[in-house]
Amino acid sequence: MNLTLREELKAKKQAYVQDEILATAAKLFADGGIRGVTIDDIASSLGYTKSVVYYYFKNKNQVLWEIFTKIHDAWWADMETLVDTDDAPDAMLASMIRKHALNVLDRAAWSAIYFRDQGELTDAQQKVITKRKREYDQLFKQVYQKGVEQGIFQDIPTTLVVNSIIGICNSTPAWYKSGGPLTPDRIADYYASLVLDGCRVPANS
Amino acid sequence: MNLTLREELKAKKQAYVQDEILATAAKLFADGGIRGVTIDDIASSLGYTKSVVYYYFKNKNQVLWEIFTKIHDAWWADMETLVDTDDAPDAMLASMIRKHALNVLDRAAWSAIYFRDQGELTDAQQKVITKRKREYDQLFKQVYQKGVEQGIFQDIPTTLVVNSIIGICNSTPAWYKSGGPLTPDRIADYYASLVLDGCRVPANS
DNA sequence: AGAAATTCTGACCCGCGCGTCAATGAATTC
DNA sequence: GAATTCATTGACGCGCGGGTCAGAATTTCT
Repeated sequence: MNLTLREELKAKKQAYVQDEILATAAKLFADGGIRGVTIDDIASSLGYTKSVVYYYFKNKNQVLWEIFTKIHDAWWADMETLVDTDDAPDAMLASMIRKHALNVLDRAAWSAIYFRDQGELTDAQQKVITKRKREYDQLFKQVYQKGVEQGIFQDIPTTLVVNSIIGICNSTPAWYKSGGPLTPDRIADYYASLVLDGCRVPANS
Repeated sequence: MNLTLREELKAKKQAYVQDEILATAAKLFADGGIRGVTIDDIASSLGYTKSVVYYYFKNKNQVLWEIFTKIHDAWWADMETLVDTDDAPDAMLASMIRKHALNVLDRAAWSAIYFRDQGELTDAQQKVITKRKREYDQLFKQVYQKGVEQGIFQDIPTTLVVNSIIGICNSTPAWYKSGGPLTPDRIADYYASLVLDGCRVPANS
């Protein structure tokens, strides 16, 4: 009778273990490379057996794929809520940059994978991710374009601007060490101001 | 009698084939990942047999290592000659950014490997590369610091500035398609002006 | 031409990592 | 407490890629 209830509980448990596996997989993948990390590594790093991982995931590719979709979905949701405010383009772009930078640092391992290891996915999967990344970039581009039309941003190819933003933010995990004087917040602030100073139409002097 | 002459010729021939192998290896590595590309792939991509590659290189790691050292040496030489001029810090930084951006685009495959696949090297090799990268960054930092002292650059942590520069430039190959309206030169110019606008102390208004 | 060095070949070994499977142990349900 | 579902185990098959090796083909020197 509590059929559905039971399945619900089961699903919750499984989701928990899956998340656990994904988290350590991401950490290992990030600094061992996808192919450099075996399912055994992931499992034993959690005190499990390889088979356990295969009980919760179809194969290695699915583990990777979930990492991609989860991180993207989270970022996308964040960015969409930001775009929905009615701030001025410069303020909005600044908070988008800040948000993206913070997100990247917040889950550095996942980010590294997301931007570095797309090539390890299936061709079909790659297409999906490429499309989603384009949509994500599009959010930035629209805001920038709006700013150009309002005369507060220089008329630079949006591709260039947006890729610079993404490029700067994504490079952070490569050098950032927590514990230093540079907090994620300061870094994010700096990125935002760097880009905005470089884009804004100079006040007539 | 022409013993030394003969060895010289041999060396020259071998160097030629080695370069050939390195070039295609770099191309394949760049978009297949180091582990995703077999020695067979490299060889047959040149009409060779696997054994030929092993005749010219000790093992896969050596191929990779040569890619790292060659690209670094070239970049380092370029940057050192730039630093040796006595331009003002802002002009010098601008040309350094331009040069780096152009270098990255000029050998996109090599660059991608250099910045993405350091983890595939030996621990000892990684240390060497890390050190060399730091020295390279140091060239930028010194110029920036000089600019700060002369009051033409804002007093921002140099790490932040330099990593932004490197981050932007290195992200270019990820999206750049040759043949579009955006030439490498325009891109390099944009990067230079973006960073400089973001760093320069605003003229007193 | 014959010897010696150089380049190339193809078959082979070996370890490792993915993924499978039958079976066991642990919970839950009735 | 028997039955069913859920979770876990460990052994195994298998392909693939790195690297070796003995020797063949080719070039170079005398």
